[in-house]
Amino acid sequence: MPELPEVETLVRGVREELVGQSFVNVSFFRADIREPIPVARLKEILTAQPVHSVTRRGKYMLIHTSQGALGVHLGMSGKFVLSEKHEPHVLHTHAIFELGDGREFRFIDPRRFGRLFSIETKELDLHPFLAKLGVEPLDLGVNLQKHLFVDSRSRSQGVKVFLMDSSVVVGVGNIYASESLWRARINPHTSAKQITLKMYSKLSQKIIEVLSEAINAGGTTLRDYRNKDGNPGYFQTNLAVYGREAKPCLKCGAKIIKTTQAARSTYQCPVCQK
DNA sequence: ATTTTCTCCTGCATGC
DNA sequence: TGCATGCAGGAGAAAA
Repeated sequence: MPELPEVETLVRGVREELVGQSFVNVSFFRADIREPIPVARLKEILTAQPVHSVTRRGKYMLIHTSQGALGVHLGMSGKFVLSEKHEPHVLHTHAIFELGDGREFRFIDPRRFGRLFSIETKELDLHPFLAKLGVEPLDLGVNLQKHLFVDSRSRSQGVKVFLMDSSVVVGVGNIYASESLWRARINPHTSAKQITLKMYSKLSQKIIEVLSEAINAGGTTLRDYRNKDGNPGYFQTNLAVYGREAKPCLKCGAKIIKTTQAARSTYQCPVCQK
């Protein structure tokens, strides 16, 4: 399940390989994944002119040309891998973006929770998928603790659910929400509006820390992806609570408990996170 | 306005 | 071994 660090790693790799390159052909093997794919428009955008930049907004990757941009969301099981043209297609390959040198980018997504869509340059931040996104936690110009504090004043829901609201802050999914709350010693069930500015300050620091560590552990090139069938896997390392139900807390030894919030699993230490 | 539930989908773990 | 069952999950939409 790709979260912000995985997408950032992907973006860096794709940027390295693609900027200045042009696609000679773009093929789609189904008309829709999650929504209908704007096939004709994407072909116009992606062929006949080079990619000039590759950016990220939340968990969306944007590949820009002078005609517009391709938007990609990996969903749950999406992969964007670099292959040689002669390599056989793996199951669930939905799109292929061919470069002139025999290599091709392939979009593979078994569960089809992902997205491929087009964006017009003039409405980059107005696109429905991007317009309502919250702040970027790793943007140095963003005062994360202040945003969290202000946005939570009228929120009675648990702080973990609040953190996962992408209209508040992007990129904090189920895994890193649990991890950052454990590091900050905050109970995920505490009402978001009851968290003080001081606690949000600590939490923000931990969010940034855990996301940065994951990015640093992720390597910087696409080769990390294609060498093992597109599966990163690195981000599963060093998880202190997520997926560790009944195992000992790494700080105090108490058994990690698993609860449910908004139909999602939450992991926490019952002793450290009161 | 806020919050929860539903929805999409396949792979994998579990249990008999 | 094989089959049925249930769960996982990002985020928009719908419902509450």
